[in-house]
Amino acid sequence: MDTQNTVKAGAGPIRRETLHHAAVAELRAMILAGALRPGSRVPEVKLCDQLGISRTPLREALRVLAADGLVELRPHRGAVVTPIDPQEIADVFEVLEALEMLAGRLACQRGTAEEFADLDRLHAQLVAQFAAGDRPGYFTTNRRIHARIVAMARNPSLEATQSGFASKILRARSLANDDAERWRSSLAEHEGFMAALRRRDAEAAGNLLGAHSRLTANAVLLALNGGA
Amino acid sequence: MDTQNTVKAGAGPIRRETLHHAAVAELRAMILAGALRPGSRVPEVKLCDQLGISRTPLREALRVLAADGLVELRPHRGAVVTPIDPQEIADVFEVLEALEMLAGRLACQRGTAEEFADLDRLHAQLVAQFAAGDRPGYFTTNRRIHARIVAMARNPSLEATQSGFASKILRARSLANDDAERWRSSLAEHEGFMAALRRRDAEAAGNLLGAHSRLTANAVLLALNGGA
DNA sequence: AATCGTCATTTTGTATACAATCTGGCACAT
DNA sequence: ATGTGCCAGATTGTATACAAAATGACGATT
Repeated sequence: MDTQNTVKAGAGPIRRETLHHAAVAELRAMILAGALRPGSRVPEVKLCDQLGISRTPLREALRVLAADGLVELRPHRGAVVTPIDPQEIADVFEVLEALEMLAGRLACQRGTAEEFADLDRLHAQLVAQFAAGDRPGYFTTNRRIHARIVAMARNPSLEATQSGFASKILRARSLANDDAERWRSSLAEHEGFMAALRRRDAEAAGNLLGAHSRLTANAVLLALNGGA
Repeated sequence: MDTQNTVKAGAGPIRRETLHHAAVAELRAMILAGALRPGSRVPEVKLCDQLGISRTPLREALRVLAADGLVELRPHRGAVVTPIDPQEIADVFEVLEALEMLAGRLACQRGTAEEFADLDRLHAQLVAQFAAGDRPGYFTTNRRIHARIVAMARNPSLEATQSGFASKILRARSLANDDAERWRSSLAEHEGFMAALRRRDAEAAGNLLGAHSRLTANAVLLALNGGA
């Protein structure tokens, strides 16, 4: 489930990327952005000249995405973008809740002062975006905050897993937008776990992050089931 | 991180397996069994005629395993079986602890009576194997018990994630054998969470399973660092 | 009229051929 | 003697060609 493809720029950014690697990134972005809609077929040749590559690297990319669960491969019947199954989203949220709890606890114990300061800066930005009614900005910052907290846990396995799950959920959220009430609650929850993080209260931070995840799940699933 | 490749036999076992699919299973088994040792290179052509397939399906299989983290692909430099990094194992255990806690809680809430009975049967087998001093049998049954508990949680995402993590740990355990003392403790911990499971005590079962995971981690990491 | 069987088309699965890159050793200069 | 530059061999990355399977339509049969 390795999702992190960015290498820490040591000295020279030699840009040694293979085609299938780039294809994975491209296709993942297309799927997450909704350019390839859930349930839609993924014809190989069409995508090949669209991406300007041959079938071999594209197919290798599809296998990787299939391992990630973003596409499904039916033998001899082609690949389809994995449909969004509300039950699966619920399952993912259930696991994510546990992961966020863990991340919150560990972040308190292992985060550096600079990271906490950075987090505060991001949170301030989040508050500003809420005040400005900037929904897309809010969501982006929101994602970055959670990613940052997970990074502070100093656990690459946790980070990779959380990232993969967040991706799956992102697809669902793109079609199920929260209402204003949920938005307000979300910000309040952020205020809550930020307070716990600031005082390095590992237990509280973990619990609040878990609760935030669960409440988000409720809202998303409600929109998903209600909207359909 | 989909690890489950077995389809529930509906009516006809049509055995529609593609080569790369079979190659993934084969290679994964070889890696977990230690036939391909950690850190060793994975020459494509050699494995090709060893498995009797061409390079294309083998390469596709390697990408999938790379996504799972079992092999690492260096561009133009070939693939290597991911070396066992004690820090990574520690990280994986850290996440696994949270997953096992979740699984234990959910299993209590969602497992059927037959499943609990089955679990009891497996546990009895485990006790017998301990008494008989059958280490390999004990480990196999141990794995099956944990897999069964996770299955009882009725959460495919959790199941797949736990399975992937368990695989990584399995590789480490194959070279770091527990001592007799740890073996005894392990059985005692099993008795503990089994008791909690029998009375459907979700909180206790989760906590005990988590603790079991943490104690196992300590032992494995000790053997890993001490043995090296 | 409806259903089943058959076939052409299309798409996928696999194999092989070609191009690009890396590895290791050797000659040469310092 | 040591380090540098270059070259041959080997290995991987990509593209294309061929084989196998599924889809959909058409016609035959009941």
